[in-house]
Amino acid sequence: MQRTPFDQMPCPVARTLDRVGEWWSILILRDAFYGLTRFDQFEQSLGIAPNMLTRRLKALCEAGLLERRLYQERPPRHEYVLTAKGRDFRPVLWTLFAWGNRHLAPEGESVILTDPTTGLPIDPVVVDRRTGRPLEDGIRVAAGPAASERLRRRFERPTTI
Amino acid sequence: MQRTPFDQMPCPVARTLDRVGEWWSILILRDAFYGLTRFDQFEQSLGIAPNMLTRRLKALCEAGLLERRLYQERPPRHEYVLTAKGRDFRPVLWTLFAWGNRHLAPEGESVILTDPTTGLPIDPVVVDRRTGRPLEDGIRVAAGPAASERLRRRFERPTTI
DNA sequence: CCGAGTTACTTTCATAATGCAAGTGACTCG
DNA sequence: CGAGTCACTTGCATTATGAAAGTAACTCGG
Repeated sequence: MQRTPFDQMPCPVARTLDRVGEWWSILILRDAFYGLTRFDQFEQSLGIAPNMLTRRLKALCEAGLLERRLYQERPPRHEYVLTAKGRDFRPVLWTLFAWGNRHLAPEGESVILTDPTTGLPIDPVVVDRRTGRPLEDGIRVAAGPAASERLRRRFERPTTI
Repeated sequence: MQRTPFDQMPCPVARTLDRVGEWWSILILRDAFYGLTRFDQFEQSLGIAPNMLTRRLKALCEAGLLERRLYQERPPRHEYVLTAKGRDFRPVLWTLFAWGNRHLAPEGESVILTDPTTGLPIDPVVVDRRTGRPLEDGIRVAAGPAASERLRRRFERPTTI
């Protein structure tokens, strides 16, 4: 087994990366959000080799983020559309987008997020749903209801993220 | 050049993945947030091979997310600490964490985020800094100030993310 | 009916990334 | 003096990535 799998790790970050952590996967999802659905659309938009695209689309379908759907019978042609699980991945893209614009756009921002009604730029911030307050330094990682004894002990000592 | 580089793409998501998109990188960052700084701490926590760890730490330092710091003279020993740029990556980890817990914890959540003062669980949501409203369906991706003509044309047709 | 075009791939093969195992070097401590 | 700690490096096998070319099932224009 080459490339250590992360899906047996208890950490949800690790498990997520196990599904979308391969090269190209997240960019394919981005393009799916952009509205692309066809094989050749992804191929052209990304400049990805077709064999790589085949592998990634297959993996993303198996992970349940995309669905392969027949859109024409003869010849059989499929399109790839986001599932609910896939659509729920957008918050990750927003935060990746924001970080990239803050730190990797020395020549200025080439692409920005805007509000579809007002047209004003959007600056994504993560808050707690309950309190509405921005998450800050010192957010704790703690054992959850399904934690093993080992994990519980690991997180007895306060751990932040 | 094997593995297509993403850093010349205008999309900030692509550029971000160019820096942190390799296997292990984001888990190393996670552990850095957990407070780990030493080589052997990362090695044990992750179960990563030492040569891989060396490569990733080097890449993360070169990308400016970690800083290699001498903490003892003889023998020379270094620790790896997050830079401001690295610390700013936390929102991505929070959203990855939340997605993983929602979709990849069928046996229940093993690890959760909590408020350090109240101890209550935290549910990360992305909002717009200006309006405070949660980002929803239909957030637009538009050409920014530094966009080329080509890009500007690409995003004339409304594109959501 | 023939050839060009479209769409969605597969196959083959080179090269680079990942990872296991073992070794190294500079110390400290008993 | 030998064991232990810490932070790696080296050598080598295996797998992932990617470029190039080929395939298959159609449609459409002349």
